[in-house]
Amino acid sequence: MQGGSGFNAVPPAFDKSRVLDVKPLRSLRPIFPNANEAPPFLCPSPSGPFPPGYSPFYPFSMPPPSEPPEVNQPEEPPTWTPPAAPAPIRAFRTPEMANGDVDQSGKEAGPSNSKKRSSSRTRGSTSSQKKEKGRKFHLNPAITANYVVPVSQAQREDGSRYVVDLVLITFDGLRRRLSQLEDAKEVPSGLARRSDLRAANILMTKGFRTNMRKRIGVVPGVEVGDIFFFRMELCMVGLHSQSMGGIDWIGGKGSLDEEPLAVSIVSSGYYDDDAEDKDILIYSGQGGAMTRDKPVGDQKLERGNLALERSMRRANEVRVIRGIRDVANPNAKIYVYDGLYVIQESWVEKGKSGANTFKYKFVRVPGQPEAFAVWKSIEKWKENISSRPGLILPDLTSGVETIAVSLVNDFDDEKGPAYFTYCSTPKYSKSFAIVQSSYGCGCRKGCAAGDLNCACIRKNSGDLPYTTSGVLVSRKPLVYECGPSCPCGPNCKIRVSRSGLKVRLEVFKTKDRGWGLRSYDPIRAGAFICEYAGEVIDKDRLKKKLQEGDNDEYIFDSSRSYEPFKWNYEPGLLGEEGTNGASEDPDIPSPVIMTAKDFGNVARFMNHSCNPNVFWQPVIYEENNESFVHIAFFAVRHIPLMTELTYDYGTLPQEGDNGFNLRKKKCLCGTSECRDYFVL
DNA sequence: GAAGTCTCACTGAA
DNA sequence: CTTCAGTGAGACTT
Repeated sequence: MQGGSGFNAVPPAFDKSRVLDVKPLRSLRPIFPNANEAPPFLCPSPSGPFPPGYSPFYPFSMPPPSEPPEVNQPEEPPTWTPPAAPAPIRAFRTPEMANGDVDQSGKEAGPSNSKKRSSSRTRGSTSSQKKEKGRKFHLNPAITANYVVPVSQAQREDGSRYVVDLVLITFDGLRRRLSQLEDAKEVPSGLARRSDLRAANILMTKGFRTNMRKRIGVVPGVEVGDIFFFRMELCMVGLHSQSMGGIDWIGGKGSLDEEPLAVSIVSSGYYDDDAEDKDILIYSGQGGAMTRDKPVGDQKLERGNLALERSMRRANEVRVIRGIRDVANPNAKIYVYDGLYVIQESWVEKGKSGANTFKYKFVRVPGQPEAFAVWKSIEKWKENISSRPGLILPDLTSGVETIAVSLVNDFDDEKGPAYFTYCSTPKYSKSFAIVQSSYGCGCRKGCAAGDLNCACIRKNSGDLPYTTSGVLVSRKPLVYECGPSCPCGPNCKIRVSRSGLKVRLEVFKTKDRGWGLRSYDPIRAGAFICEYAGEVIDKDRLKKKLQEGDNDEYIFDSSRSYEPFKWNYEPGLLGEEGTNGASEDPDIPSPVIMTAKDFGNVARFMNHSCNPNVFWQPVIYEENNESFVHIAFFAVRHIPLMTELTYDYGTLPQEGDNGFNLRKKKCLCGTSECRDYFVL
């Protein structure tokens, strides 16, 4: 969940005041999606440059996928070895990696020559076993002892963008897996379905967390505008370490001269917090609320309230996290980190129930990128799209999609991208059916997780690939969805990518990369975004096009090389043996090549990035007795609204492959792992 | 150790 | 069918 373009060292894409400050680079011709000929130094990249301390997320070295494994080779032992450490690509300053065993004091259990996983095996695990007391969740210590947490002691104390990303992605991967297991178990429902608590518990007891040192002000690696879907996520990255409490503070223990000072608050709108002005927050103190054992009472100047009072006197900066109701999932909340505030005044007020309540007026420290304010603007645009500045078209799909996609240019005069015909699904010109006679499931009432009688679930190796909330659990070589011949209804959980757009998207003019795609809605990790639609062509046709000098910049080609990356949960964290069925890398019977130059959907506007926030996943389902592979896009991490969506265009295996050099373009993604060029 | 907490997912009534 | 209040187990902190 990085801000993508929302890195704060630099104006995020949505910071319009800053955008307007930029002198128009009129020399750039409207080439899209990328202007490759701009001199590199002229590159005020839209999303970069990034803070020097930022290191990229994909930490794990994996063999390049140039040799895809045989399609059916079940007897092959797991080929993927869990990462021993955040390996070569990025060297941490502290070479020694934390061991999985963390003793009670949170210190490393010993000197770490235990870089190799196997070497930690002999270590006694008594201390960690002692700790397991009272834990509902049973880890297999024999196996988990082998797992080396890729977070060093130093990183545990003080984070960075890299570690924050790593922690959050690991957390959510684990949480999705736990959620998947819960779904399948048919728990009597009601209680205990707290995959968030369990995932956080597993990671935190292992020391897989960061920024444990509490601090006032900026938390390294967390940026204004970042979003979270669980309170535990805030704890794990050190933004706010109370799992429920709204006020977090330091000091105030024992000695009188050490005053408690607030470090952060979470505003959930539970009390009557006033949010009239975007930069002002009226926050209620804690306590006095009615509980099971206690009636409503006056709030007291103690604990968090005292810390807020002292912070006001000292005028120290307090981080503010705003809880916002998730429109997509009304019983959940999204937490937006809105940056630093100072407390300007406080007073006591009679609350609804007549009890005294403390009130604090928080004022936002100027000069920070907009975060919550953007949410407010977008609410208005969504109500009335014509109020969106720079709007060219309210719906460029002309109603083809069930949700409108707006076309906006608030950057220059260009009136829109080159002409194309919008279509929401791929066009197969001749038979590209992959699997002969396919068969669906027989579930009449929708496919239920854990039902191994469901043929579609069996095809997905026994797991329902999506959680109840519809997010993809793990990347897989191929995901099988239900098709038209399955009797399960449209609400079946295995029909995610077929059901069309879920978020409100905008095609917008970027500063130097032509047109791009972003969302008015926040997107959570693993959520489906869109599929790639275009004309499906074969390799020969592509070759011919390129030889004829066709300047087609809208090619999707699954046979390119893609940077491998780790996204799935780590089985070792669950005490599972092996790799839970292996590769994350796409593996499809024959390559899928599409051109979206003349026919296509929103996906054709997604730009390339070497550190993308979106990945593609092949999905197969049957239509008219034939099965077709579709290319579905999912979010790598939580993506704040108005952050540009990007994926990795991949590279061709060999220099000199036909058309390669022609189509090699200077990359402007601006991320620190930029490969300097990409292939159109 | 105990108490405190602006949780989260679910339930059932309106 | 949505919205709302009510419920309980829960995990982190001081």
